[in-house]
Amino acid sequence: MKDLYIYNTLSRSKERFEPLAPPHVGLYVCGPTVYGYPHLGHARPAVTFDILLRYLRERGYKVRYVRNITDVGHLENDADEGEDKIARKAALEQLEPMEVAQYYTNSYHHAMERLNVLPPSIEPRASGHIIEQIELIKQILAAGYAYESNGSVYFDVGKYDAAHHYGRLSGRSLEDMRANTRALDGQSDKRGAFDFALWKKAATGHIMRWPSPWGDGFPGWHLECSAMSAKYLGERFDIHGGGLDLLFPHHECEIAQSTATCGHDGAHYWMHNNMITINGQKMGKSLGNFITLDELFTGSHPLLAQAYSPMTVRFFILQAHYRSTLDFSNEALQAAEKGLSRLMAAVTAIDKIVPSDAATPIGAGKLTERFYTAMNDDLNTPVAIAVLFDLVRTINQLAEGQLFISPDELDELRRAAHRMVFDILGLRSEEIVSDSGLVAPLVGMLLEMRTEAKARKDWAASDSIRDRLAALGITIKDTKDGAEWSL
RNA sequence: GGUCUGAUGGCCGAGUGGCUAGGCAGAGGUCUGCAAAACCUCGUACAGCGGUUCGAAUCCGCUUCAGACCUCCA
Repeated sequence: MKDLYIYNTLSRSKERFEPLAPPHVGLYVCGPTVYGYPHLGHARPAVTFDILLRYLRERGYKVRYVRNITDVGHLENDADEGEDKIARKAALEQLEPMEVAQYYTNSYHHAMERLNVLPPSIEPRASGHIIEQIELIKQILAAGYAYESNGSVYFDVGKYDAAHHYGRLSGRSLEDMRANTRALDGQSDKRGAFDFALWKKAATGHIMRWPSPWGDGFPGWHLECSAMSAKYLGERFDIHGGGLDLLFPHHECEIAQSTATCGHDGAHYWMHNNMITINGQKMGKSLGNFITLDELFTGSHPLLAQAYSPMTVRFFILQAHYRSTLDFSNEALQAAEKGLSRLMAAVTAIDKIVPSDAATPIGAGKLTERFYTAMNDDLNTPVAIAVLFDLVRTINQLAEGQLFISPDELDELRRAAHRMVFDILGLRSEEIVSDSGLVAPLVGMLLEMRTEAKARKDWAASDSIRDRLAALGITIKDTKDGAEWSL
C-alpha cells in the first residue's frame, strides 16, 4: 500500500503519515460549543475528519477518535466580564445551563447522523473533566508558566515565549502581536495582554461553578482540549484536527499548554479544514449569515431555493478539497445534487450488468488505484470523485451493453465501487421508503396500465399516466426490459 | 496596521513548469411513438504587468482585487 501524506499545519507541508504506535492512531478533533443549532459550517470539519477516520480505518489502523463537546468555559470574549456562551443562552431561554448543552448536543448528534458522520470513539464533555483540568493547571503552575490572580489562573504567555516560541503554529511572533495590538483598558487581572485564562473565578450568581484550589470558578476553553486529549490519547498523540478559525488562539494555546507541561506539541500532525463561505464571506454565528443544517435539509431559509438532502450536502463538501474555502450557492448545491444522483444511480446499476466470459479487461483495478492515489494525497476527495465519475461512465456502458466485463472483474468492480462510495466517502442511498408497503404495487399497477396503453398506441393515456406520476414525484424511465420508476 | 491565504472556462471546483481533472449548465448526435435516462462529440479557462526558461496558467517580482486570523466562531 502506498504511503498516506497529510498536510501538517505545523510544518506547512505535506508529510508522510507515520503513527506513533501503529496500528493505533489517536485522533482528536475540536467539537462544537453547544449553544446553538449546528450549521453548514459545522458540517465541514465533521465530514472532513469523518473521511480521515474512515480512510485511516480503511488502511487498517485502529483509530481512537476523540471529539469533545464544549459545554462550559467558552466565553463570549476575552475580557474579564466576558460571559460564558452556554450560561448566556441559558439565561436567555430560562433554562438550566446543562439543559441548553444537552438540547444542542442532541441536535448536533441528529444532524451528524443524517450526514452519515460516524460517531467518535469517545465524546468527552468539558464539564465532566473539571478534575483533570484542575490537575493540568496545577502542573502548569508548578512548571512556572502560570500565575494566580484574584481567584483566576492565567497562562503567562510572555514567560513562555521567552523559553519557547508562542506563535509557532500560527506563524506569529509575540513582538509583532504586541506592536500591533492596542492594549485594552487596565482593569484586567492579567499581567500580559496575551495571557489567557486557565481558570476563571465565578462571579456571584454564576451558575456553572466548581470548587478549586483558587476558589469557585470554571475552566478556560483552551485548557479543556489539552486535558481531555491527554486523558484519552496520552500526552503525545497522532493527529489534532479542527477548523482553521481555531488555529489562533485556540490551538496555539493548546500547544503552549502541552509544551509548558510536557515539553512538546501534544499532537504530531495538526490538521485544519477551511471555511465555508457565503457570498465570499465566512459563514459564522457571529456574522449571523449561517444556515443551520436543519434549514438546509428542509429548505426553510430565505437564501435557499429548495431543500437539500444530507447526502447532497456531504457530497457538496467532498467535491472541494478540505483546505480550500468552499462557497455556498444554490447553483453549486444543485449541481452537487445532480452529480450525486448520477453517481448513486450508477452504483445501483452495477447489479444490472450481465457478465460475459468472452470479455476483455476494462481496467477496474487501475481506476481503483487512481482513487487511492488521490486519497493518499492529503485526502484529495475532489480528484477521488473525478475518478468515480470515470467509473460511472464505464458502469453505464456496461449496463447498456456497449461494453463487456468478465464475471471476475465485475465482482471486483462491484466490491471496489461499494468500498469507495459507501465505506470511504460515506455516501449512502437516500431512497424514501414508503411507510405503507402500498406504493410499489400501486405504481406497478399503473405502469402495467401504461404498458397496455402503449401497446395499443394510446399515447395520450400513457403520457397522462407518466405525467400524473411525475406530479407526485415519481419518475418513469423506459428501458428495453420495461419501465422503471424512482421517487 | 500585522500575519497568512487565494484570484482557474456560464457556475462549482481539481491540478500543474510541456501530455491541457471532474461535476453542473449549454450545443449537436445516437436511442425512443414522444419524453426521461444513458452513451458519443463539442468549450483550449487559468486577475493584470514584467522577469526566469527552449517552453509558464504552473517559478520569481510588482500591481489590483478578495478572504481568513489578530476578540468568540467549525
